[in-house]
Amino acid sequence: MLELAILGLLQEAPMHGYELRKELTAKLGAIRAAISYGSLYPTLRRLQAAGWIAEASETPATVEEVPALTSRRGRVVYKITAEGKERFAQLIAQAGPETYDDTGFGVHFAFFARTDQATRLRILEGRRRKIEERREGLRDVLGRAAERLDAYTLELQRHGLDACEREVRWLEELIANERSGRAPTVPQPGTAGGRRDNDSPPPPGETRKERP
Amino acid sequence: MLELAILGLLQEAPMHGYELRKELTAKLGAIRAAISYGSLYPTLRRLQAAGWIAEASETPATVEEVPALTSRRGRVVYKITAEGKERFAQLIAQAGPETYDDTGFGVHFAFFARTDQATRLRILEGRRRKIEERREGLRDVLGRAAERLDAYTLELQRHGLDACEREVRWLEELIANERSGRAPTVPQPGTAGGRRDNDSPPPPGETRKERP
DNA sequence: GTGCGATGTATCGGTCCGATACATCGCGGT
DNA sequence: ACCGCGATGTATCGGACCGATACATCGCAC
Repeated sequence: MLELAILGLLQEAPMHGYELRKELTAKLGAIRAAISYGSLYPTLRRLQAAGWIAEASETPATVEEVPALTSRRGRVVYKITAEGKERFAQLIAQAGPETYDDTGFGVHFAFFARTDQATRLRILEGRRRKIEERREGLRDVLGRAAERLDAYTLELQRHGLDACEREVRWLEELIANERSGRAPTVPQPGTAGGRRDNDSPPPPGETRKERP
Repeated sequence: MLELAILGLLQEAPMHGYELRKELTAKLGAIRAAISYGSLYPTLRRLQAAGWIAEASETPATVEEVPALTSRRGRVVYKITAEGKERFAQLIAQAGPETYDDTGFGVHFAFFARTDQATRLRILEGRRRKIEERREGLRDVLGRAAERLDAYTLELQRHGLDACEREVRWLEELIANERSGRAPTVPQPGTAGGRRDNDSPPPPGETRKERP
């Protein structure tokens, strides 16, 4: 999962480890806390050894112009390679069982802008199936085994069940949007401007969504 | 976390590994998938080595009466020791940072029936604080960094933010209930018959449990 | 000039997962 | 009578990821 996330982020811009972690936290903040350096640095090494990423010399031109002002020494900036882009495309398209657990789905979803629609649909439906199964498991426990469990445990199950139902509804909406060829939500109608690098998802149609 | 969960479950009844996994799945199904045997068996070993649990001979009396009917051979049944109960009490009462992450909180909460009220309150408030921080982080990203992110990533953040707000509200309710000395929620006012069954936790009532 | 928080790279031990292997039991089908 | 097959049951191994820790520099305020 980390491999996929790093490859995806480096596709947007070259970065060093610390920066990568911050971007990762911003992009995946909704699904996981903060990636540990104890995972990040070894993974970067592994990706470099495999040839998916490479060190990029910082300040590519005009090397001697600003060293007195900001003499960056320690930082190691990585950029993705052509092989890395292939690897990313392969990882993002193939969906195994780990694609549908909480973290895996979150990472895939976070890079949906770089995923083709058929794959998006497949992943959303796979996730929905998985959550529906979890939901049924919780309903079973709440129905059949309720008297074996104490009030706190039951409350935990209820809260979990509620979250499942909510997520299924969310996924249904997203699936419907995908099928109709529209982009997700995009609730800011006036954000335009000369902003570069928009990387727009396939059909950048406007679909606003009211949120309570 | 696994250690705490195993100790807690064995306090209700002696069990073997397979059974432990099923009970664990039923009790913690709301917060995590299913515990892996690759974690379970080594942990059982570790707990046994530490003296927190011990093997319990199956079919304690009348050994020769039914061996032809069900000759259970392979199963290794564990029971908690007195030291194990102490260990559980210590683990359940002390709250470190890991107590407030998703899994840690879930496990602690699942054993709230065996936790004193002051600790319950402390854990609920700690969890609330942590979720509030995550919520603020998401709001920051959605507010300040929104134009840097694509529509899918934003949608992910919104869904996460929604889940945070919901959990904070849930925690508020639980905290209010704790302070008023009542058992947790039981939110169905119109649910078929007067099944109170409140297992009332604050007075350390018997958690009776029937095993086939 | 000095302390201090942010930036930055790196390692180590430990927990947990996923895949895999292997053996037995009870059951239905033929 | 035999066979397969799904549930039950114990166990290991490699790998992913985390949390703690160490260490060094930068820019800024006091």
